[in-house]
Amino acid sequence: MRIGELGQATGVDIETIRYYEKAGLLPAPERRQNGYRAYAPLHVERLAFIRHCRALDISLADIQRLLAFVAHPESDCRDIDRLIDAQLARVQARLQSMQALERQLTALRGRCGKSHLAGDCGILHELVAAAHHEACICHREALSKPAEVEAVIAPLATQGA
Amino acid sequence: MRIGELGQATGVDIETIRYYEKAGLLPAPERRQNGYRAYAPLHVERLAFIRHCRALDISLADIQRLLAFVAHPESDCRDIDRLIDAQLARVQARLQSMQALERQLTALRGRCGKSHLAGDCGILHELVAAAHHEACICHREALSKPAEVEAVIAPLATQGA
DNA sequence: CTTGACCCTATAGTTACTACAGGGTGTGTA
DNA sequence: TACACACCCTGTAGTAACTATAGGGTCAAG
Repeated sequence: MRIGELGQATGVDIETIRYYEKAGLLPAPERRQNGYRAYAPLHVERLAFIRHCRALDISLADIQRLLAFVAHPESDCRDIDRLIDAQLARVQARLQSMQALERQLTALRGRCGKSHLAGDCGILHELVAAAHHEACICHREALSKPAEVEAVIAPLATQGA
Repeated sequence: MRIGELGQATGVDIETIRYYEKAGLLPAPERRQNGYRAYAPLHVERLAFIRHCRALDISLADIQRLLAFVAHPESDCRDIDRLIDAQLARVQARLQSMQALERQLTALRGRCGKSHLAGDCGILHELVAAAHHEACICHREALSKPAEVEAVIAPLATQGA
């Protein structure tokens, strides 16, 4: 199977496939005489594994760790548990910050009045007010809970962490 | 005010401050004889505006657009509304995909048995099963709703879109 | 032979930071 | 005066997970 066919079969972009090979997640396949990659069924399965984990927002580094567990069935299952637990905790933390964010944006959106001039815009006033150290409506609740501001900003800033 | 002082005053990393200046979001300040930046109160306010928007997960490009509205009070408020609406929609879509993800990870986590060998690990079995085109428990519901699989993968893949 | 689809490697770009290299400036202390 | 330390500067590179592009090779059909 050539790379285009693998891409078709799995819905993964060929450049992403080559990226995964370079990253060491997908074993380098045999090559044909003309230099084209020749993928075997094991590659299809491996790629499906990787995409499944990506769908769970598991980082490539963690996927690599999971693959090591697959390769070593005698290794400790608790490490896998810990990995998934950590992932679950990250997702839950992110979920909470997204929920706070939705509330804040909804509140900000509610500031739009009837005027159609930016100079009179309630949204802009709110955003500018924040710059004057006034408690804005979208963050008013959060300002009384400094930890929540951090909960919003920190995950955003460390989105890849 | 020097850059370190601005960083202290706003909680923003000095490298991030320089980044914003280079990105055109923060006006370049005057310079002292020795080349050090000399920030004015307007910079403090502008930086606060930017960080407030970042806290709302608004992209730097959109922040630039909002700043253009601030600079042109005669412009149309509806464009601001549309920007915030689009942002709200993005956050809500992301929120839904995170919720699905949490459910899936919770289900996967529940597969861990009592054995402590990776070879017997329910989590690994699930992940590997997915590679065999079997309906895994973490995605089983989603497989009956193909749109939801896309809802999980597409936002993850376009995280910066 | 030409054309278009497919393939190759290498490099660069995306987004929003963050880190590092190499060097300059200012201040306090011995 | 010399040294140490904190702070500053520009430029470049790195992070994570892709995605795009440049330049060139291969293959099959017309």
